[in-house]
This record gives sequence, C-alpha cells and structure tokens, in this order.
Amino acid sequence: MGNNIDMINRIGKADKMIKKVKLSRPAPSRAEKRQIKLDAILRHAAAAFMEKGYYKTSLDDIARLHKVTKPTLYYYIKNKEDILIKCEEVASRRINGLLDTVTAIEECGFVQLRKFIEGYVEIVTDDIIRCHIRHRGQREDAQARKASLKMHRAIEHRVREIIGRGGRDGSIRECNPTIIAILLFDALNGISAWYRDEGELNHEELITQVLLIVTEGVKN
Amino acid sequence: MGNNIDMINRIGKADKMIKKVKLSRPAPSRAEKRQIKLDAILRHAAAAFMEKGYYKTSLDDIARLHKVTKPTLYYYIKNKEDILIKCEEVASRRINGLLDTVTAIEECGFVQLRKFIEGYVEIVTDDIIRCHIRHRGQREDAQARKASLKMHRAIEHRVREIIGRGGRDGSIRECNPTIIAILLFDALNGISAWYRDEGELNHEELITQVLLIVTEGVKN
DNA sequence: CTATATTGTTACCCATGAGTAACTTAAACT
DNA sequence: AGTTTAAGTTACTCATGGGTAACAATATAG
Repeated sequence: MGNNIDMINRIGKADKMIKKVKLSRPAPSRAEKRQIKLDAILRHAAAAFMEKGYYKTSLDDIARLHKVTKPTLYYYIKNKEDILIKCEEVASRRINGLLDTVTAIEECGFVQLRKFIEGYVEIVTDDIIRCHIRHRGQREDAQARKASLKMHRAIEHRVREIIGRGGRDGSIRECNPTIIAILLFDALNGISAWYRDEGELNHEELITQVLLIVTEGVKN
Repeated sequence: MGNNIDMINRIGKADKMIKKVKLSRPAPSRAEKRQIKLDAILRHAAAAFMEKGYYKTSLDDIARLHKVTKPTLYYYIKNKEDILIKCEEVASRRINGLLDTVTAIEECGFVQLRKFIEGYVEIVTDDIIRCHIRHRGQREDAQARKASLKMHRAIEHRVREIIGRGGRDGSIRECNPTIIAILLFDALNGISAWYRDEGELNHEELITQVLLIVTEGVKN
C-alpha cells in the first residue's frame, strides 16, 4: 500500500536494523514509523484535496488534519506539489499491480478486461487514487508534468494491449482500441468523482452495471 | 451562441434602441457590443483556464489575452468566479437546447439518445463548454456551488428520462438508467479533456466509435 | 547517561494575485 | 456644440499561503 521503495533503500543501507526487524514482536523501526506517518499525511491531504480542491487546501489545513504544524510536513514532503507526486506513485503502483495480475492469467482478452474493470472500480474508491485521478496533469513543473503524462499513457497503453489481444482472439468486437481504452478510462475515472462507499448504491450493483454497459452496450 | 438573456433584458428595458435594431445595416448597439466583448472575454478566459487551470490563471493573464488591463474586466464581470458562472450559463443553455431539439423529435428513446450523443460530442469541443465541465463544482460560494450542482443534476435527469423512455419502448436494454446516464456523461465529458479539433483523429470517426461502444458494447 | 540524530515548534519573510479608488479618454445622445 | 455615460488606465491595498530560519523537545545509540 505505502511508499515502500524508499523504505527498502533505507533498510538496505542501514543493515544493523535487520536485527530489529527479526524480533518476534515487530517493533516498528524509525524508517517504518516514518513511512506510516508519510502515508497518513498523504491520506489526510488526499481527502482534503478531494473535498476542497488542491488550491483551496492550504498546507496549514493538512497539518491541522494531521495534528502537527506546517513546517513538520516539510520533514516528510519536499513541497506542496510533492504530495501530488507521491500520490501518483502510490496510484501508479496499485494500478500497474492490478494490470500485472490481470495480464498474468491465461484467459482471453475479454475476460482480462472484465477482471481489470472489476479491480479498477475497487481501486477507485481510495482517496489517494481519487486524488491522483482528479489532479493528474496539474503539475507546475514542466518536467513533473511530462513524467505524469508519460506514466498515465503507459497505463492506458497496457489497457489498449488487452483490448487488442481481445480483438485478435475474437473475444472483443473489432474496434479502435485507442478510443475504446480512453473512453473506458474516462467512464471509470468519472466514477471516482461521485461514488462513495457509504452511499445507497452498493458496490456489486455498480460493478454489474458498469460491466453490462461495457460488454453489451445499451441497445436492446 | 452568447449570453443573450442579459441582452434581451437590456433591449426590453431600453425601448428606444428598437429603432436601431430594425435598421438595414445592423449597426451594433452598445448592449450588443458589450455582449460581444463579454463573450470574447469568456472565450479568452476559458481557453486560459483549460490550458493552465483556473487557479494558475490570473486575471492579469486574461486581461492580457484580451489586450486590456485588469480593472477593465471588472466592467464586464463581477469577480473571478463570475467567469465560471457565466461559462456555466452558456453551457447550460447549449446543452439544454440540444436536449430540447432531441426530445422534440418523435422517435424511440434509443434514437433520441443517439442524436444526443452526436450533438454532445459536437458541443464538447467548444472551449467555454470544456471550461465549464472541468471546473463545474469548484465554486467558492456555497450558494453558487449548490446552484451549479442543481443545474447539472437537471441535465443528467433529462438524459435519464431519455434512457427510461427507451427502456419502456423497448429500444434500450433493461438497465439502471441513473448509472447508465452518469457513466455515459463521464465518458462524454472525458472527451472534452483530450479531444482537439486539429488532431489527427477526425470527428466522424470519434462519433462512430463512441456510438458503437455505447450501443454495442465491446463484446464480440 | 550523555551525545547525536530525529521530530517538532514558534515566529517570521515575501511573492502572488484578487479586488478597489481615483483619474483619463472615447463615444453618444440632445 | 457640450454634457453624460461608457470604457479603460495607473497606482494602490491587503489577505492568503507557500516556504524558511532558528530554536525546543524527544528518542535512539554508544
């Protein structure tokens, strides 16, 4: 779930803490505690960004949610935009992870696509993911904006691959995979903007309806 | 195309200018000129908002695009947020106009829906509409936010009606019209974020693909 | 049990940008 | 013509909020 790449680096570098990690009661190491706090900050920030939007949420707001003061945040993040970047890392890892498991199964393209949609609807209820979807592309730094776009294109491309595969194996209708992939993403990402777990509409019904429209369309 | 309700009010009030309107060469009255300028400002603002985002676009930027200085803008708009509101008015009028013509035809629900999609893809290439779609819901004022939501819900409701009609007349598959309406909107609105007229993908191909996926789905 | 790195705080700086006051120029109606 | 209204300008105020410097507390290691 968390930003564990940094953590692995840290553990690899400071080999003396391996001893600690091996203790029966897993006393959280500093790096772990730090990681947990960073995740909490991301969660708080993402929730606030979703509610008020990125620009209307001040770092003071986020700090308050986390019950610390603003400068403390700078111990965990580089600057405000860095929060979005870290959310993107989390999102990228989860979505690509889903794609990994989906493409690993030996099934036709259509089944893979169905499994992806099921997993994606699940993922898209997470605040950090929703934050990323909503604010992707709003990077101030041109470099960061390009990187973000690239990573998004990569994911889209993997979905396109699945659709293409389905076209070849006959499980998906002949179509323009690029457009279909984008439209599908738009519809799924749109869900992130309005769907709430607590709402009246239950999860299974949502997935059922989404799958039905994607597979069958609306025509009778 | 423009914000002509204000204009009608104005003309109604100042009846002496009716004479002018009836001239062979339609010399633009003050109210008309003002309206044209307001439209141009909205266009410039919408284009800038789409490129850099609302908060990263200053009123100075917009004024510069329009080749005036910032205070001049305040002659046409109440404040920054008012630009979004005025864009919403334009968008609401266009979309409801489309819905009017679509529901007026005596056809089954499916055909009406198809005509709506065709028209909407057309509409969604306009900067002012795209601006509204992207920034809808970002109202600072709670009052304005609620109004915006309400007007959006109304449009969604009309689409739902069309789908429901199709369900009853048998032209559209039995389904949950609410979810279908929302998903459809998400997909169509998503188009506004990436589609450009000048691009390689031509308009007809886009509409064809969108209609195909909505009607047939992806399954073979 | 001290020395050191890690977290955290209070108190500031300062760029940005929305909005306004006061004044100037241009147009329009009688 | 000359007075009024519209349209635009220059030169400001002022709140907000990102980011930092310098200092304080707490935990970890030797």
